[in-house]
Amino acid sequence: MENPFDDQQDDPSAGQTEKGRRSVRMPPEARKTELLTRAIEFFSEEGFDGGTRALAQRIGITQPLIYRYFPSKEDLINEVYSAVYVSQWKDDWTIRLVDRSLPLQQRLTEFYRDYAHTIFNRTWMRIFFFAGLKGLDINTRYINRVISNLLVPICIEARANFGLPTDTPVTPEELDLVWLMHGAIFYQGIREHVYGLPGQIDHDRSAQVAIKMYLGVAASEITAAIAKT
Amino acid sequence: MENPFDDQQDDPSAGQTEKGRRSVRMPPEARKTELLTRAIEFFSEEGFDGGTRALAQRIGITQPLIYRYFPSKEDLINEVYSAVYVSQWKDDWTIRLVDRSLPLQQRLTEFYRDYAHTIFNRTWMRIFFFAGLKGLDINTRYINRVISNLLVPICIEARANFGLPTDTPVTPEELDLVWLMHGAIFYQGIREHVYGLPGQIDHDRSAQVAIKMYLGVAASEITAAIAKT
DNA sequence: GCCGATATTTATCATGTGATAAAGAAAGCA
DNA sequence: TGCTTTCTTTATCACATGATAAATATCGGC
Repeated sequence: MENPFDDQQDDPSAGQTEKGRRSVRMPPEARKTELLTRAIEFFSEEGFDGGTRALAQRIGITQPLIYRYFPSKEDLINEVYSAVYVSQWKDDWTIRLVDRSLPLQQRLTEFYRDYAHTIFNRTWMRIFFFAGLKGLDINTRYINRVISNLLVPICIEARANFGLPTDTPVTPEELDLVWLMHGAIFYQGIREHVYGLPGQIDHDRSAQVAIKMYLGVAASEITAAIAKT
Repeated sequence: MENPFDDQQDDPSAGQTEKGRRSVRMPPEARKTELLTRAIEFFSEEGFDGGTRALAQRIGITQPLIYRYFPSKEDLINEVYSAVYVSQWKDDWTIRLVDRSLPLQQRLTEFYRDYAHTIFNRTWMRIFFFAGLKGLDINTRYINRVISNLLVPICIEARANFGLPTDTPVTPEELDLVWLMHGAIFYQGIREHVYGLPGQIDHDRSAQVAIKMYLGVAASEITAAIAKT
């Protein structure tokens, strides 16, 4: 250091919290959890090309400390994926979607209320698209799970709802139809959290309308789709 | 060089086309056009963090040559934006949307057919989301143009179509309703080109269904929206 | 209050990045 | 042919990146 009165000037080579203040010593588990939490937040803003130094500075630690808890940046990113994608999935969604003791419209409304509550936030949405653009298979796997655990069941429930036979396999047309509803709802999240449009959206209400739209055309569209096979 | 028999080994510091083969000399205009075209392609795959060396190698030139045609990487990227966003917009879209000599459903169908044809490709979609995630204002400006030149006009046409008064301003609820249709259609492009789902989608047919869904609920929803004000 | 264990930092490396300056090579023209 | 122009490459810089090794500071147990 050239300047001993260096209390405002920033040392450019240093990456610690603030003016070289040492960060508090923490038990490994807590530190790792904090690191992962902040990493999710960080990468969702900066993308996965965000630097480890910037991440460390944001947490208030030095960059090499990251490598005590994660062998490599890639490992850290993988744990981020897992925390966002895997651990937030609820098998309960599928179970309740196919519970015919309730009317379909109510099941869809309640499902999309909960689903939107889980994924309609800046962090989830952005991580999802950063990963999607990278073409990572974790993304593909997630979407396949959406299809098989949510969309296909909805197709079948729709058939049952309109008194149509449920023994033949779901057609691509039926799946595309559910994708339209699903996309309409999902796109509300994109508008708000990826585009960053300020306008406040009433997601619950929008989802309800999208469901109404779907159910409005479903009977005839599904009938036509089945007939075509 | 340590090895004079170096015809297979790659010089790690070199970034030219293939084993030092000099690229053909080109007139500046043609070279700049080629560079921009390949840059669009390149950045749409790699994101804007893609390196200039990788780009140069892909084109078959050396990295510094880029800087003869673009002052900086940022300038190059800005020209990419402009080529993708600005120059592909058609004012004709708005004009034909509000041409009441044709039925609304037909206008919407024809518009979305053309719109999808323009933006439903890997390059456009990916550049759009890369830019969107960066929070660039060019993206915000594009979306504002979508709202004011496409969605708001559609709202007004919908009112006229159902014999509702068109003198009061479009309500947020009406706009959200069009966003649902628009999102449902746009999401088909996301499915195909951002998620990279292989399944072939019949975009024209899907758009038609989405339009039908919208028009199916529009009358009652818009009436309710206007009444609430 | 000392001491071993370990959480955290400092210092550093190899590599990759955007960018610049100077050398080289192909074209046009006398 | 020789000369000038300019398109293209080689060489290089300053800086940022992911990662490692060694030094340092803090904690718990005695």
